Amino acid sequence: MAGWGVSEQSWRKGPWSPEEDKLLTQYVRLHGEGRWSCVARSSGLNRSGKSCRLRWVNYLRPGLKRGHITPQEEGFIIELHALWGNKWSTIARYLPGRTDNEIKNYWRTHFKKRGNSGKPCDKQEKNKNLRQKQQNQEEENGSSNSMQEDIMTDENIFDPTDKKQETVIPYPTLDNQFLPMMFQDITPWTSDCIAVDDYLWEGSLWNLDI
DNA sequence: AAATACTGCAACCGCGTTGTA
DNA sequence: CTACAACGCGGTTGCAGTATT
Repeated sequence: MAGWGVSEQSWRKGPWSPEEDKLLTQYVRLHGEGRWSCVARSSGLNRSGKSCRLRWVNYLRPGLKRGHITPQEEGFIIELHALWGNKWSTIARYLPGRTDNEIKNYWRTHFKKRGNSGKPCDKQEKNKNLRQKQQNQEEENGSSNSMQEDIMTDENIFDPTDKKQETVIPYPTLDNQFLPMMFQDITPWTSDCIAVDDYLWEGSLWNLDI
């Protein structure tokens, strides 16, 4: 499968220029989303349909939040990831204004490094502590055994992508009422996920916080 | 001040799914 | 029913900016 007409033409790749953004935005405003291969051909952009769609969805689409993930959103991400795993697009549906790509990146950079404590793992802080310990050990003429233990502990940080550890769920589950609380915060959603989906995609929530 | 390591994010790639002729 | 194109998703990569040594 060639996919999106990628094979027959050498499309432009790399970062989008403001001019390209403008062209794409104008085209989508005029013709609407979808038919991305047509967008690629008709808009004057020398970009693949795939690339156009990605740029629109992740960057140009109206209603996108640009900025830091709030603690509340972080809570959502944790909880929803515990529910669905790496279903980033599904998770993104429950975070208005956030894209799957954004959530995915956020997860990888912030949570992948977390230990079982569920607290952020500051690598540099850890290294500092490790060095401090090492110094203390050396000063106290301690054996290398405990040091080795520290290092082992360091490497045992939970990694959701590590299949060997996939049975370990370091996050709060639905049982502890975390998720219902968060849902209440945002909107009186029903427990019916399909209904929620519909509600979101009707555009109702895209207008929040804008 | 320079070199190196780390972080965050935008964008690409490959593959599975869906729609249509 | 089949083949093909369009689409969407998750994983991965590349790079610029920042922090640390």
